Amino acid sequence: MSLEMFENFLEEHCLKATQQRRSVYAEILAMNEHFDVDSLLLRLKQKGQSISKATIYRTLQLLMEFGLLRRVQLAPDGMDAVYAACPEGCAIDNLVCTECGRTLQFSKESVCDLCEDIALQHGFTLSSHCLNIFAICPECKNKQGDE
Amino acid sequence: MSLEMFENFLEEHCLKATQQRRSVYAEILAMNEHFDVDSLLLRLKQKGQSISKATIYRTLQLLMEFGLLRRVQLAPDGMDAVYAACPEGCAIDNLVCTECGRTLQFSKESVCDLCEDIALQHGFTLSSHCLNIFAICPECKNKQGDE
DNA sequence: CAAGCGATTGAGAATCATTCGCACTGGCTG
DNA sequence: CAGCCAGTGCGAATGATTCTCAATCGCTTG
Repeated sequence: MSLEMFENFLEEHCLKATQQRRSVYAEILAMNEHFDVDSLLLRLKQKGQSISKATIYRTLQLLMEFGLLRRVQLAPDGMDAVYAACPEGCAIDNLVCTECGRTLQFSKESVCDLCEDIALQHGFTLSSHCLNIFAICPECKNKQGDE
Repeated sequence: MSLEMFENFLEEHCLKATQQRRSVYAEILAMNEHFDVDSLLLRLKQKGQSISKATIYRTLQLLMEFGLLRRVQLAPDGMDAVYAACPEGCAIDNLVCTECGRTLQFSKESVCDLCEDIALQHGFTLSSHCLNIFAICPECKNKQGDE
């Protein structure tokens, strides 16, 4: 999932490795966290990159087609548009605090295995999955006790 | 998760059990499937109910606050706004075909247990989860073979 | 049962993220 | 280094969702 890999993808699909595409993906790798479009744009601007919002959207679209990026739902109402780079196998698991929004990304073999099983049971061929666990983090739990 | 239960929720929160709120929730229960706002509006109109889109949004918001409804992500890019009623414990698991979009809702004890474990491991207190498995259904798999 | 009050609704305007259209630019090929 | 076409930037268009506010409803009280 390196920048180099992304450039290979581009070449394979007869797409140009432009400055903008490179810097978007490099920044996503550098952040190593989920992010939204505005914060990505801000970070790129701050680094002096010349890029427009439309191009960011177009690049994110590309990344999603390649399976290098996924949109994640970080609240039960799913109203926030947040993206995350896909680790190997494109599985993203999040543990989200429903109080403060703090999010832990994790990856667990057993989740993948379980999904594989379920897909098989229904005759489906697994491609990926996305698990969000909504819970209350220890800090917020404590605060609740105080009130 | 009956209509009655919804009315209790309303009362507890000092909210009025209006015709509109009742018919929205009744329709959601009747559909027993994931849905989008427009199709819900259409169905209500066809039944001769008088309701506006704004009120539907407001009611969906309420239902989500009560945990009776959840927004689900039925594609990796998460661009479609689709809602689903929450079964017990508010766990929604979907098996989505990435080719044709066909979706199976299921519920599995083992998924809940696994989430519980993961939350505990990080010191979190589980409230709910949402699992989407993206896979290819048997029909689409066959079609691919034909080409 | 009528009046009164605050909650709720409907209609359309406003907002916000995302996409589109189009003229301009830049990467690559020969 | 010339030229083509994909890619970009801008601003306008779109589409979903939320807001505003006057009109209405549901419920409570007299």
